[in-house]
Amino acid sequence: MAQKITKREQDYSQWYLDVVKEAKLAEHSPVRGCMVIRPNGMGLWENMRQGLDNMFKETGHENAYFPLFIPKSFLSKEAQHVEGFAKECAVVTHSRLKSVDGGVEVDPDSKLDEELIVRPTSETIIWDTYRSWVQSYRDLPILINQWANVVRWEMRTRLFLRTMEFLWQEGHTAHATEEEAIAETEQMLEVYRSFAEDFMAMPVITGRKTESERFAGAIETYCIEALMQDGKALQAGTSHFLGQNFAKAFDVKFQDKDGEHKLVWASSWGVSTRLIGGLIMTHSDDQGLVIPPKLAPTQVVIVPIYRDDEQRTNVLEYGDSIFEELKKLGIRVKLDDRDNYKPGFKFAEHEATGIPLRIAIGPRDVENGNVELARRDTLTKNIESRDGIGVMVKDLLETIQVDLFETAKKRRDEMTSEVDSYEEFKKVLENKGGFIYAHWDGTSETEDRIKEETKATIRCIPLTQGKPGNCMVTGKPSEQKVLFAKAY
RNA sequence: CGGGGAGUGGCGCAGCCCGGUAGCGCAUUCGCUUUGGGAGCGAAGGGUCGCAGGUUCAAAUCCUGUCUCCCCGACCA
Repeated sequence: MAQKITKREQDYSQWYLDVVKEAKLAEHSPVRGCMVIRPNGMGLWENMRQGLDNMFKETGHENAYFPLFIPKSFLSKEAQHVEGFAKECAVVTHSRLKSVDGGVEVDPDSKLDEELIVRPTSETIIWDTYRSWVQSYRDLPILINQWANVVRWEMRTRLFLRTMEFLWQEGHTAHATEEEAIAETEQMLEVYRSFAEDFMAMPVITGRKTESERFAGAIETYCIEALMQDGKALQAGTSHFLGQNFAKAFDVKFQDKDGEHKLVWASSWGVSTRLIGGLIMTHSDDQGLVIPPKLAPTQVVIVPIYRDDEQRTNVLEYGDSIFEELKKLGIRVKLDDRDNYKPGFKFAEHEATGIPLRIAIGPRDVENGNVELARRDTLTKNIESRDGIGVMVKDLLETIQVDLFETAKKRRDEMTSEVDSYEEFKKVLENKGGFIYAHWDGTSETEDRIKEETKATIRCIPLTQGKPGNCMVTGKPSEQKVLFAKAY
């Protein structure tokens, strides 16, 4: 069989690109650093979006939409925020073009009085709006989410993991009290953890970011960190407690029960199409993409096999009855009745695109009342009885969902180490990679030194408290071990 | 933005050193045979060689500039 995908051990980056390409998820666009998301990729994102959106609704959030453009002056109102994003903004300076011998050029007369920034994130434009929405404690909380695209002018891009324009959701909430805003921040982190693990079957570590990794303008940044198959970490989602920073910057105050005017407390949280990259690097193999059943646009594909028209008629009739049965059970099923491809080609293609289950049916099966059931995750095949196939498939999809998580978790755990000395830390990092738990004295100096010397960063300070000890570098006291890794 | 590699039919590549007017595999179209792991044979269509200059009788090939992509750094979801 022709191997179209580079082996993972051989060249992980190339393997990743091959999987994206063979699964028809996305491709580079003519615009530098941007990508075209193909129907397969969009279908996957839409399912992720739906899963997340339901969870947001269940926790009392509503969707809204704010402008793509942010006046430059808005961005500069919160000092840390502007510092964090200033270096990577797309700026609109003019409003029209004019024709010049055959071509067009920017019309200098159309220069804007105030430049517009293409949103890199929407805190500023949203908090400027919130000012007019909030007068009384009765107007709070505001629990808003928006699905949008944002632009960050990145130097180096990678499909899904880091593109200049990406799709995401950003939640922006406003609260009367600090406790409530913190509770919201933590709740949304839990939503992300649950989505990553229960839908994406991607195990994550939840924790807090160190000061240097914190979101620009946040008091505290919480995150979920996943480990990819090559031993590098991926920040998969963040939830920020913003304190009163944006309320201060945009003068968002409310009159409380006690009659006092107070600043509003804030949170913001987001996940992006980067999750698709995480999904790929968590489950996929040398045959291509592997998608957990809950997110798969197509969960089951039926491939008919036949030699002549008579067999074709019989097999397709048989396939149709299975198709209808699965469809009635709410399973996303496709019957691949394309006549111009042979079964072997279809098998390979459906594996590359990550369809969790394949049902192959030929004349033999029609005669014996069987089907061949093949699992994408394990690449195993079994002959099963046609009777009761619906229930069996439904159960099997659930099994695959669980198995994918368990397999990924086992791999993650095997690639997770705990060390007590800096020497050991360096050795593990070099030979094995993966997550490494180690004591750290809590200073940015030590963090920077470790990063400079080893390229590993503190992914998070895990929420599950560990035992106190001494920093592996300086020997100073440490409250708990923190999570290190090289990161994407 | 620094270091390295690469841009040639839709995709993957050869040709470049040593200039002479473009080729291979896959894909596409048509025909026949095929169909339980990426089909076979025959025929056909498709490229101003990333772009812009320059050298030359002649440029995919040499020179200059420029854009883009990939890998490694710095930055980041």
